[in-house]
Amino acid sequence: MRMSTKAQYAVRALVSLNLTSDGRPVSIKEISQIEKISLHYLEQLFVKLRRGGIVNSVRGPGGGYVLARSAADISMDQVIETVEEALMPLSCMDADGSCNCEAECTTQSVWHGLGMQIRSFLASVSLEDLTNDGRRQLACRVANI
Amino acid sequence: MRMSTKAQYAVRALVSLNLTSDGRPVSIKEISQIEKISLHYLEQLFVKLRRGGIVNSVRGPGGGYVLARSAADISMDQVIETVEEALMPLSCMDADGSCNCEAECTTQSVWHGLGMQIRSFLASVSLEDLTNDGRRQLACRVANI
DNA sequence: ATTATAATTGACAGATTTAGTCGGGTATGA
DNA sequence: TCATACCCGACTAAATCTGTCAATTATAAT
Repeated sequence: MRMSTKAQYAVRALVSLNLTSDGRPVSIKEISQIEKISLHYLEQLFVKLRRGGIVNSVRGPGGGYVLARSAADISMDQVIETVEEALMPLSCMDADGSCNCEAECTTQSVWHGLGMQIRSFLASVSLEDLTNDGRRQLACRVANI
Repeated sequence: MRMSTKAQYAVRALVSLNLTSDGRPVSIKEISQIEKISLHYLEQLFVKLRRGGIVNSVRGPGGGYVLARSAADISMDQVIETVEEALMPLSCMDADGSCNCEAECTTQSVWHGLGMQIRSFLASVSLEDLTNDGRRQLACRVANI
């Protein structure tokens, strides 16, 4: 059971975007420098995020990305489902992908239940929550050093 | 976010073991045939399960594996943590594994929170619960066909 | 003791995923 | 028109996962 670094990167990038932006577009070059994530890799992530309706792009000089809607309306499950294919895929172990209901279905109820749990938890965390965490942490770091 | 098939296999195998056993040891050969999981792969899983105190092994003819304790006292989080290393590992992206608290910590609270959710959900499901599901399903299948 | 059974161990191969690169585009605003 | 910034697709090296194979060791029944 693990969360892909892709999803972790996407979340970090969005927090960074929200922290940096004051309404103006933020270039992924900036985010790349702040978060120390490869520029090209970020581009790939933001293509998905844009197609998923999480961010909007602004082209041309001074362009970049902006959140497509309020940070409070962006939940983590949306973000993760956008950059990954599925939040909680199950391997049914059949060549054709269908479920043969012999043995594995016995335990599928657990995995489905778990998937629901994960989904609902991630749905309860908004980008705004994380950004506030980030702001608080930033303030602490500044105060300490 | 995905559950490894290793974990899924382990859970299925234990349900199968509990369904088949009437107190006597069950060989993984049997389980392998029932669940159609490679014998040798099962061996690997059961080594971990034995070391983790989930099952006990009985050597020699008529030997096999038995549950180390009551099915009601075996929860899914214990099983999964036994066959995998960690239930919810976080990549801190540092070579030495330490957390440098620059950028990624901003979002770590989410992952930790998620990990707790997953853990507590899996802790609430016992092997006995799943075995009962299995029994019910078996009865239905027999009735239908 | 012999033999059959079963667990133990380690090496290994194939498939899949991941993280990241590269080289070209194309649209936009100053 | 020109620099900026996004867009696209192919490609790869490394890591991880899944599953197999072979050989060995331990146990109990006969």
